[in-house]
Amino acid sequence: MRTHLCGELRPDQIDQTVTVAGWVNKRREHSQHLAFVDLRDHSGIVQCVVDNSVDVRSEYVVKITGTVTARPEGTTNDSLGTGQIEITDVTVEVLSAAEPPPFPLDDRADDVDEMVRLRHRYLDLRRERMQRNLRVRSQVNTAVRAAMIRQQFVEVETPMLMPATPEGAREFIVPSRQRPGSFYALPQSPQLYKQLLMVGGVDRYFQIARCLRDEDLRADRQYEFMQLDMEMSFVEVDDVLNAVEQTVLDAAELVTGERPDPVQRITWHDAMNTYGIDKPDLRFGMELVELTGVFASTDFKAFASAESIKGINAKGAAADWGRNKLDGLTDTAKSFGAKGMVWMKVGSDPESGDLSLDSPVAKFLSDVEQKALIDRTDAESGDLLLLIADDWLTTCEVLGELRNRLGRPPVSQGPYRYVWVVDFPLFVGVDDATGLPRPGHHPFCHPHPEDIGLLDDPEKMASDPMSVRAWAYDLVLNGWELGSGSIRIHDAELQQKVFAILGIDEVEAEARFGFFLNPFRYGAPPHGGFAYGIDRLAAILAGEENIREVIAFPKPQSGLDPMTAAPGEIDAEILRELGLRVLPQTD
RNA sequence: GGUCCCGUAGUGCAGUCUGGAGUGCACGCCGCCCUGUCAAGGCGGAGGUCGCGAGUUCAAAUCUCGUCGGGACCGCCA
Repeated sequence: MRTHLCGELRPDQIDQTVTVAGWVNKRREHSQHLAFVDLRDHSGIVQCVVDNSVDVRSEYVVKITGTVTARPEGTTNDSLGTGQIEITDVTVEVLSAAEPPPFPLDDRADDVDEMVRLRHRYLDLRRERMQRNLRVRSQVNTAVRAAMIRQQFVEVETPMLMPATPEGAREFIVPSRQRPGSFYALPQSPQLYKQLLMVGGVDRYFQIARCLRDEDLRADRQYEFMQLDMEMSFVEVDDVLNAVEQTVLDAAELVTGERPDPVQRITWHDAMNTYGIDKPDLRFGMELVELTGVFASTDFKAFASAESIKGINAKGAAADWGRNKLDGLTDTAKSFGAKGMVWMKVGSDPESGDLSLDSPVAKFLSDVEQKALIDRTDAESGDLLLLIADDWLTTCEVLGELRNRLGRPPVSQGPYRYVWVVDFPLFVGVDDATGLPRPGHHPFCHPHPEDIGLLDDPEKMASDPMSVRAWAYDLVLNGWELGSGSIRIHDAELQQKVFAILGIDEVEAEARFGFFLNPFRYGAPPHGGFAYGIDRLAAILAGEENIREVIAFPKPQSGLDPMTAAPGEIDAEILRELGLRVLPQTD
């Protein structure tokens, strides 16, 4: 039907007769017998010189045959790839007429209400930005799949209909027609199946898998999303990290043309201690500064009894933060669990150049303490210091939040800084209700061998369960968690020990996890794996702040599809066949 | 479940704080003119339940309450 794409025509094709097809991006009328039609397809735009008697308007679908001609002197357009040429002596065939689109299909649509775009997503997709994003996403999939295949991974599809499991994320439920009253669940991840594939001797499995979670939506979360899901047998942590690393570096290289640096590694403890968060954004500094020792014998009551005192230095930020904004920041700190926040603006004496601290609490701090504080934080005139005193974890977490708020660039703004966060704690604190440790990841995570001895120390487990590290790791990119994984427990005795600590006895373990763990009795290889979000990776590589921008048909925060109106009611007959009855709404 | 922000022609906005006739702007759309434009230009025109519902008031886009829709975040996402 066509000989060329619109955007690929160049002076090389001058004098050739070509046929292009696409949408009318713009018509500029000049007289009865002259008009310019910008014809657009996914590759770009080319100008066609037409007789104005032909009735083509915005978004008409047309086929144009004509001669590629050099543009007359002074009429070239450098902002267009095809700007040196135009198509003349054309015949125009209207393939489809079109109503005017409800919003402009160019950059101006970036400012249009997202609901309007989603309601007419098929029009939004015609835009250059969306065309580019879908192609970035396709490149990510391509690079990831190629990297896995290259490393001898086997692509296996796992079921979408699986048993409901009460653990973890809320699941989407599918009623069974053949067994009314029984239900499938859609997979929140292929976790169960991929470990059984290891028992099944597949050795190296991967899948670009659709996962579904019925949890509230966010900028980085949709009901359904794609993950690179992988699992390997006879491996240790490094093997998994290295295999995954190839996929994300390849993806970034294919999209951007540049291979990022090898992925850095940091332990969970160091990440918390230095950045105050388990998904640190390494693109900027403002690291947490240890100050507990500085105030070891302070008279300032808020600091005197604190287990941990740390601070951050927002360089040159003092002038940007007035009293009101600092009060707001203090409220933010409190909302993340701090008892309070100390701020100090660094000033200097115009005569001597000596630094001074302007703060409501400065008068409670000795000269020695103030000097040490300035010294430790590398403070200069104009800096803003924020200090938190609390238990270690709270101090870190609050400062990590403040650090991100004060210093973090947009997630999409380069460079790409991947980081592995390793040695996550096996347990995340103690459940208030039961007094038992709570699993950090899932209860099948392999404890760090150096810490397995701690599991037999009831006193340690009661007082400090977080000291047990796991062979669990996260992959982080520019402050976004891409995914996580672990080495799994394959040894029944160790599994039982972990269950015991979590307060799960044999009967309960059998009831909750039996279908999953019993196959391990037939010989499970040591194995581990990983999964990360393709949508998130594609969004960051496409320069987007929101995964909806790299998904063809995403849902807004409500989960209601503005284009198809899903979810909707269904026929009473279908409900009857499924043995379902809809109850009246209750409040 | 919670906190904060937003809702005015097809689209993007101003007007809302301080109530006074839908008072406007830009783009788009429709018609006419125009032979070198490229987010063309000129002239003319159409287009509005100010999200919806109550309340206060002589009078509500504007104030109050409720509700619906959207967004960011917290909870949640083992």
